[in-house]
Amino acid sequence: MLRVRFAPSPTGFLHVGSARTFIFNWLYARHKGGTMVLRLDDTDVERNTEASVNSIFEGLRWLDLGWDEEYKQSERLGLHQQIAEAIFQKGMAYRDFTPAHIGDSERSGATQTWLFNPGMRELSRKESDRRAAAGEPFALRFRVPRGTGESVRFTDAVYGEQVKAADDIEDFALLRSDGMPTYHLASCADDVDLRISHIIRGQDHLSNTYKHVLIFEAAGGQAPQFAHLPLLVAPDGSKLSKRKHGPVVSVTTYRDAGFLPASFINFLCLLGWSPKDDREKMTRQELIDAFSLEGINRANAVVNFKESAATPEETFDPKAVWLNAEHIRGLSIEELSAQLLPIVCAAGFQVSPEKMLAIIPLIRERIKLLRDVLTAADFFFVEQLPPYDPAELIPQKGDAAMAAKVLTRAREVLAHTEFKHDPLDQALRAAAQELGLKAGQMFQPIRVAVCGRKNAPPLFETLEVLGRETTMARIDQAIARLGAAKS
RNA sequence: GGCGCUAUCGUCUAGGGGUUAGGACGGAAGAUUCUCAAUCUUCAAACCCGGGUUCGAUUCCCGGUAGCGCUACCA
Repeated sequence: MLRVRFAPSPTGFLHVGSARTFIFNWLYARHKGGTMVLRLDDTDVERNTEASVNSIFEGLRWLDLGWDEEYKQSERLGLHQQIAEAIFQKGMAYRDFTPAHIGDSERSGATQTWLFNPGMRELSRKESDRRAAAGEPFALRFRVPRGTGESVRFTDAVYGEQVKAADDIEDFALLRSDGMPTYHLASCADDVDLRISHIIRGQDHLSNTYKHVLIFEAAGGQAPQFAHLPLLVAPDGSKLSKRKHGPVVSVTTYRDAGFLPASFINFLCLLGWSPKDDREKMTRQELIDAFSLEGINRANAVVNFKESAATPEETFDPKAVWLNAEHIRGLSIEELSAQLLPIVCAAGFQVSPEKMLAIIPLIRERIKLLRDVLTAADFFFVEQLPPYDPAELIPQKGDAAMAAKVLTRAREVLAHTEFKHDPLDQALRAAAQELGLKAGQMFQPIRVAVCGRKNAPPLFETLEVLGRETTMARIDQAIARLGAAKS
């Protein structure tokens, strides 16, 4: 039975790199019909925060992929200690009474490799027991084989055969002096206990894996299969951090900016993984079907965001934005409405679901992020148009007089035209001809009068949704503005 | 410093001993159109460097360089 896990440590918000790790694990589980385990690796009491736990769940919930089992490491400390004890009893670990952190100062700036604290490895069992019984605090360290020429090896599904001389591995801690397990111990102990079959995680753990293999062997278990993922990095190649790069690295930022979970997932999948058949836009099911460890790349991938960009659209990786637009276009009117309505309401506008349904075909091709609905369809939502420059009303190669003439004529025509696409089209084109104007010269003033700007959805559809009353009122206002501007 | 991983257009990537090195985003130009989009067409744009192996390397090997990771009683 295939079992994978996503094991975040709640020391910060859920960032895009973690989200991708979660997604790859999930995809692999679903592809293989396995089990997805969510495990909070919260053994670092000092740095864990409730806010972080919430942020992680918030992000994962938005992704909407779900998981099958859920655990918390802090509730499994007994198991960790039990395994540590077993390793100690086998003589594969020893007590290190060196006070915490003093080794650090000795080592700081040191150009030498630290492997273990002097004197501790060789302490006799008797002496060790005596000092422990006396209440002297100690950390439990793994006794890495030394001078035996041994090497530790494992096969990584992405990086291939990995070998490292045991002599190059330091005696890492299993238990802290306060009795809490370290990440290495807790993680491996739980992986064994939860019968995790595949560990898919960031490449920053590739070097740690040798230690983990040692623990798995010492604990009498078989090491799972490993698959390390290339890291997601910032445009300058540095690793993503909130402090350095701001909110663009947080999953909730994508949600709040109007990304669809499906496109966000799609985007992340394309970073460090490829279906190898040139597909870009993929649905959740297509991703499940296509996903494989073989498709994972080895080089770090840049998330091409722009810090301090003017608009959200410019902030995010252009490909993420494009994919989002692509997914939006793939939604039905009803599906899109369900996404858009809450955003419009939250912005303080009142729109009936029926009207929303009518508006969506006009803006679906024009929005890239869900929130764009607020700028793309604003004039549908308000009673009163915000002020605009009357000069905008003036058509190409025209003047204020022409604008006034167009609007006045439009008013007359629209007064007795049915507000449907075809009749509007015919009536307005006929009017343009009468006035000796090009269609564009006729439509532009009307568009601005009705939308408040030049760039907007197609005119006839827009008028149809707006209705005669609103249209007439706005044309009247435009005429008034023109008059005011002239004098 | 030690150990390790990586290296194809600006970015994400495909490919692989002989290719016009493919696709996508973004950029540029054009078509279409009532504006803006969408769509379509076209263009510019890459194998880190040096050795070796080979008839032939971007591809395989070695070295260099650069980037990244690990080197904590963080994860």
